[in-house]
Amino acid sequence: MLKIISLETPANFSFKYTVGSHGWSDLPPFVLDEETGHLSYVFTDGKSGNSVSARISDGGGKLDIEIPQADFDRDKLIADVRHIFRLDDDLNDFYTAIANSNGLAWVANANAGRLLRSATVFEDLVKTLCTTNCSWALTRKMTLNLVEKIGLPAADGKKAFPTPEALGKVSEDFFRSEIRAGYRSPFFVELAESVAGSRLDPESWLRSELPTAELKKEIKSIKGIGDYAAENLLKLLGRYDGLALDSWLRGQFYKKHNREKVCADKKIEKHYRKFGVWQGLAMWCDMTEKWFDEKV
DNA sequence: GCGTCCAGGTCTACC
DNA sequence: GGTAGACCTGGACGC
Repeated sequence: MLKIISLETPANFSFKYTVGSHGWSDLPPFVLDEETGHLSYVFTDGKSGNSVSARISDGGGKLDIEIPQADFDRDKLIADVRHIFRLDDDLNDFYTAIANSNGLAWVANANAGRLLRSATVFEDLVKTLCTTNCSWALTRKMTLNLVEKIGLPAADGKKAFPTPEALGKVSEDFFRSEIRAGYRSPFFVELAESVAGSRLDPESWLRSELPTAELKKEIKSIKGIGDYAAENLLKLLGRYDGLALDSWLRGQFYKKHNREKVCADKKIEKHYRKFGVWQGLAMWCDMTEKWFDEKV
């Protein structure tokens, strides 16, 4: 039985700009239908622990969530959707911070700035680890392997992202040979075992009152997570003090603001410092402005 | 088809 | 604190 839940969105919410905000909609268990614009995702049900496949679409002032089954934890599903689409994020301060920057005027006009995230911080952490030191194609392959080979299937066969418990049972050899994680394999094993064994609780970072620098230090204590990965995850936690510089972002900055010449990171940091705690989001929007002409 | 080179971010050892 | 080399995969390239 098909069930549809409608969820009201904030006035300054854009489905298109949230789904296309970065590469996450390209990574399983997200599936973006390029023709219809529908975004699919496989949730973990709060009651049974089973996987629940859902399709989410833009309802104009609301999100329409289609679930192909009747029995599921409605409150958990809604909480997950609110988290994924950042419906409770207040971006008014961000729009104020960039109001006098001509190059970023489009952001508030388009209601952009919400960065899509996964249903759990653990999933975002693992995916971020999959983005380190490799091409996007390899990131996608590792994520696909994790979902297809360890994820729990929903009734329609689509699979959810594996839980920490499921990942914690996987050997380092399996990560190498089946997931193609290479040298990251022992990092995945250690991370999954820490979370499954309750020695590490990534979800608690959402509520953490630690200053960002302290929280970053804690995140960086995880093997395989360096400056870029920690700052990228912090952005998904709603903290934008860091730029999360990687080779792509640096390259885009050189093109747009430095006459295609390489420069030190300090120059990039100086360029965005005026945006204060919003500098990471300001830079990301600045570098991805053209995406929406080309991609969406 | 095979071998070589390179890009990508982090870790460790060393200065 | 800064730097060099290793880690591993996949793509590009030359033969």
